[in-house]
Amino acid sequence: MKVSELARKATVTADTVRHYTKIGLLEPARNPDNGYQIYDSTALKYLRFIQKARLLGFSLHDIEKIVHHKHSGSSPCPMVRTLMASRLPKVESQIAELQQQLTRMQQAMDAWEAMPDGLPDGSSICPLIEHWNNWEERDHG
Amino acid sequence: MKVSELARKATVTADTVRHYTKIGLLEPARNPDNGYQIYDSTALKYLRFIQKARLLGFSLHDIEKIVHHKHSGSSPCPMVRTLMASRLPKVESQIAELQQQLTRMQQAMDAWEAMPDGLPDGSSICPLIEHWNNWEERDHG
DNA sequence: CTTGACCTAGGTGTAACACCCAGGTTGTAC
DNA sequence: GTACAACCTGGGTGTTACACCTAGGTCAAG
Repeated sequence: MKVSELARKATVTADTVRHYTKIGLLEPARNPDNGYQIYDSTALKYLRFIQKARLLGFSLHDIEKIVHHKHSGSSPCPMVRTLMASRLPKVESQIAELQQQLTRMQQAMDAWEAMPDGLPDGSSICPLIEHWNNWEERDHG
Repeated sequence: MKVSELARKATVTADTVRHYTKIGLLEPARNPDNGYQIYDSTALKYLRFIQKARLLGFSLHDIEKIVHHKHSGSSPCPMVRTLMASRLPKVESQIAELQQQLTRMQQAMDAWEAMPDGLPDGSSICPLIEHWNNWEERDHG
């Protein structure tokens, strides 16, 4: 298979395949006539593996390590469990951060409905933004 | 004030101040003797404005536009409302995505507890990851 | 006069691609 | 045989908001 064909089979873009190839996650053969990259069914299996791993939150860097581990002959599974365990709380805190931001945004928009558009008067940049945050202080006081 | 002093007053790093300066959000004067950047109280006000805006989800690029709008004399507020309104659903979908990922990760970890570490046998890369996703299919079936 | 703390400009690294460029290749229809 | 579309190549840039590093200049205190 050439790049685009492999990409189609995995429902990704050709650029994604090229990217994975660049960083060494895929290792296609070469057509000596024209220099084109040639992928086989193993490449497709790897590509699908990458997709699953990404859905589970692994980074491409993680995946490299996992694949490398395989090549070295030992089981990657313990590492995979460890990686997953260390990533889980990070995702949780990311969600928490975003939730807080969403709350701030919603509170701000609510408050802004009652506020007029202010013209910049030299001392102010944007009253909507500058007058925000008194509310949040209240939550703690 | 010099870079570090301004940074301390706003509880950010000196690198952050330099970054904002580089992209034009802060415009310090210069000490002609040594070329050092000199910030005044207006810079501190701007810096605090940037912090508030960032907490509300605005990107530095957004903030540039807002500040630029101010310099052009018209009220940035309508734009600010628009930007916020368009960002809100994006944050919501980001949260939704992360939530789904978290769920996948948790389900995977649960299922993995009952699974042994597999040795790579040539046909498999990592059984934990490869055997995943049957579960998710079930949700739709 | 030497620390130590600060400053400068400029470059690199981060994540995972998307997009663009210039130029070569392939297949097909005419 | 040629024109054209669709594909390929390597390599570069852009995205976000900084953090970190380098090499060298500045400045106050002891």
